[in-house]
Amino acid sequence: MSLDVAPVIKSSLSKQVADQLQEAILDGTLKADDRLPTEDEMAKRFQVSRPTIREALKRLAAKNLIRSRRGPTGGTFVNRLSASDLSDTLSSTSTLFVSMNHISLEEVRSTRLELESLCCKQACKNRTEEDLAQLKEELAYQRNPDISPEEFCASDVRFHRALAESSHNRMLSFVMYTLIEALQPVANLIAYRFREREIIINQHDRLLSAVEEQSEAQAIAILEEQVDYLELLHDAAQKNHFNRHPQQD
Amino acid sequence: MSLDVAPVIKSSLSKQVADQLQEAILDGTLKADDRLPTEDEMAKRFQVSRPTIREALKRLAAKNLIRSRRGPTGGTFVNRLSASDLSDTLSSTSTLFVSMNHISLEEVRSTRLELESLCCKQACKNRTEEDLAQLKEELAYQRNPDISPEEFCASDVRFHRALAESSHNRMLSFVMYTLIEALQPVANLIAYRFREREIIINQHDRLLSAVEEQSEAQAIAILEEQVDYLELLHDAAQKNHFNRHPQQD
DNA sequence: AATTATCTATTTGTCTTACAAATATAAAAT
DNA sequence: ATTTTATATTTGTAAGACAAATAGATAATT
Repeated sequence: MSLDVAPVIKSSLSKQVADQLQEAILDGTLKADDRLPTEDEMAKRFQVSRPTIREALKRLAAKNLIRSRRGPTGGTFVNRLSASDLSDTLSSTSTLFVSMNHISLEEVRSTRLELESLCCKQACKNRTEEDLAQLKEELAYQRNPDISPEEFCASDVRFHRALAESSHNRMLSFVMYTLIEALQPVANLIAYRFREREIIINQHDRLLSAVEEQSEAQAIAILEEQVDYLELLHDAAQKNHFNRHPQQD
Repeated sequence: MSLDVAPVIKSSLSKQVADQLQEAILDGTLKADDRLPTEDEMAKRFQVSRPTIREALKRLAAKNLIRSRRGPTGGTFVNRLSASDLSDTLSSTSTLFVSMNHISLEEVRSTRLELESLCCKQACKNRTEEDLAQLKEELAYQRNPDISPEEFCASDVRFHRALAESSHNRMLSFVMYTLIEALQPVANLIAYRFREREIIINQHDRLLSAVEEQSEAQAIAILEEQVDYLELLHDAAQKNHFNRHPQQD
C-alpha cells in the first residue's frame, strides 16, 4: 500500500518568517520606508527567538529589501529600491547564470545586439537633451588617454547604460542592464590599448550622432559593427587568457 | 584642523563574512557542491561567534547560493544554480522593480511584445520536436475546464516559458523570464472565465501552429493579438480591483 | 544469517541570556 | 544659551545549551 502521506512542510522557522515578511513587502502591506517592529517585538509576535528573527532579517537584507539602524529612532526599514540597487542584485545573478550554465558568449552577444538595437530604436524617438548631454559627458571622459583600463571599461558600461536609459522605457533598461552586466567578466579581460580605445570611442561618437539625428538604421548598423569588433577582442582576450592559464585536466 | 580620518569600515561582521564567502563562490575558489567547513569551524577561523556565521550563511541562502543539511554527512554546500532556481530570485526582483518604481503596464507590455517576438523568430528557426511536444502538452492541460484559475494562470506562464526555451538561446530565455514574472501580479488579478480561456487557448493553438510551420510573421501577428487582448483583460481586472479596494488617501 | 532496532556521534536549527555599540532625547552643568 | 552628561532604546555580537535530523556502528531479534 502506498499511502499518499502529507509532504510535511518543514522549512526552517527563519525561512518561514522571512517569507512572510517578504510577502508583506511585495503585496504592499509594508511600504517603502515603513518601519518594522523591533526584533524583540517580532520575536514575541512570531513566537520565535530573536536570533531566528535576525536570521530571517538577514535573508531580506541580502536581497536589499530592508536596512537597519541602531538607536532609539533606529530599527529596520523597508527599502525603496532604485533601478541601480536592483541591478546590483541582478548583476551577480546574471553573472552566476552565465558562468554556471556555460552560456556561450555568442548567445550573450547576439541577445545583446538584438536588445540594444531595440533600445536604440526607442532612444532615437525619445532621447532628450539630458540624455545626449550624459552620453557626451561619458564620451569626453573616455577620450582622456590617462584613465586606467578599468576606468575605461567602467565608462564603457556607463555609456551603454545611458544609451539604454535614453529609450525612456524603464523595463527595457532594466533587462538591458542584465545583459551589460553579463558581459562584464569578459570585458574585464580585454586589454584596451590605445588603438582599441580609439576604435571604440569612434564607434561611440558615431552612435551618439545617429541617436541625436534620430537615424535608427544608422545607429543599429554601428551597434552591429561594435558587437563584431568586440567579438574579435573577446576571442583574442580569451585565447590570451587561456595561454596564460592552461587547463590542467 | 580637519584631518582626513580613515573612513573606518564598519559594515556588520556577518556582512563581511557573507561577502568573503560569496567572493570565493563567484571566483571559483568554492565550486558547486563543495562543502563549506562546519559552522563551529568557520566561527573559529573567522574569529566570530556562531550566530554571526549563521547570519552570514542566511544571506547567501537567500540568494540560493548555498544549501544546508543536518547530520554527520550534512553541512553547508555550494549550490549548482539552474535557470529555474535563478528565476525564483529574479521573479521577486522584477516584481519589486515594477511595483516600487511604478513602471506602467504599458512599458512592461511593449517590452514583452518586442522580446517575445524575438523569441518567436528564433523559435521558428530552432524549435525541436521536444519543444513542440512540451507546448502541446501545456495546451492540452489548459483545455481542461476543471482546472482552477490559478492553475490556468500557471499553465499560461509555463506555455510562454516553453516558447522562450524553444528559441534555444538561454540568455534570451533568461531575460524573457524576467518579463513574464513581472506581469504575474496583474495576471493573477484576471478572472479567467470560460470565454476568456477559450480565446487565449485559441491564440496559443495558432501560435503553436505558426512555430511548428516556422512562419515567423504569422507567429508575431498572433503575439500582438494576444498582447492587445491581455491589455483589455488587465484594464478590466484593475478597474475591478480598484472598485473593490478603493484607495483611502 | 539477515534483518531490525538501538545507540552514538556529528552537524545544523533554535532558544536563552547577556553585553556591546550606536544614537536620539532629555536633563544637568557650565 | 550652549555644552556636556546621563539615559533609554534598538540593533549587533557573543556564549552556551539543547533540540532535531541523520549517517554509521553496534546490539538485539527473528
